[in-house]
Amino acid sequence: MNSVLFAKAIADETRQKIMVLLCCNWLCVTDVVERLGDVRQPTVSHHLSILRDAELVHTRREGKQVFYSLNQQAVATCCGGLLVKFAPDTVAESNVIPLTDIPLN
Amino acid sequence: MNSVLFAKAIADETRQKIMVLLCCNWLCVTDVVERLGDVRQPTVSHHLSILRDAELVHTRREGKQVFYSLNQQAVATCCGGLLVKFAPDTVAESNVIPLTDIPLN
DNA sequence: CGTACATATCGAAGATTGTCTATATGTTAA
DNA sequence: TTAACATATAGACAATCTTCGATATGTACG
Repeated sequence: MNSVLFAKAIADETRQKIMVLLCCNWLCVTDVVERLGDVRQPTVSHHLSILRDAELVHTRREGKQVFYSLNQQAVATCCGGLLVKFAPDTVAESNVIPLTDIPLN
Repeated sequence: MNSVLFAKAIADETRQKIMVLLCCNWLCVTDVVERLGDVRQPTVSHHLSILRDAELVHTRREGKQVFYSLNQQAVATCCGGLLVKFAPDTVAESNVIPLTDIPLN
């Protein structure tokens, strides 16, 4: 996933609040609307569609409701991409203990 | 640094191109303008000021010129913050080999 | 079927952002 | 001090984004 698209997807306060709500949690749209408290349902649907397009959420329909949860693996992959691109020195191999250097008895 | 501010700061194609140019490199504004090729100097200055406000670049004046370079440590810290906030399961302690488990001979 | 409920889409208003030209500010050297 | 150069700021414009109310679509149940 393109790092500009990822950044744009998470570059909004409301969207990040939604992401926190969906972290380790399956919530339907109405639940998210309730927990945010100050954002209307179409707005939440809109943000969810942006997160869905960026593949940052999992989706599951259950009857009338659609449940969402955060795709932590995707977030981790994107953050890793940012690190490699913009902080290579902090992830250089020399900062890692090679497996071969660990005596396994 | 606030994760929304960080995301906004890097949520632009031109800005990310500038960040790549400044990664491991001190360049003055004119250099950046030249290497981008399709962006005017005031635009570059504008983007640099956004990166500076977000503390994502180091700055050094040398005579008439102002040199910039990417603050990799800040980027790494912000990415770490994103990981903790939005991908906690991928950075859980259980995914790390505790130092005490590594026999040091 | 028709009703009720959940979610998505549409269209518009207002805010924010990216880019430009023009110009101001800062720095060096003649 | 003045000229030349480097960078920053101001103001304008277009594009994009966030939000909303209204409404369409999808689903379950009498």
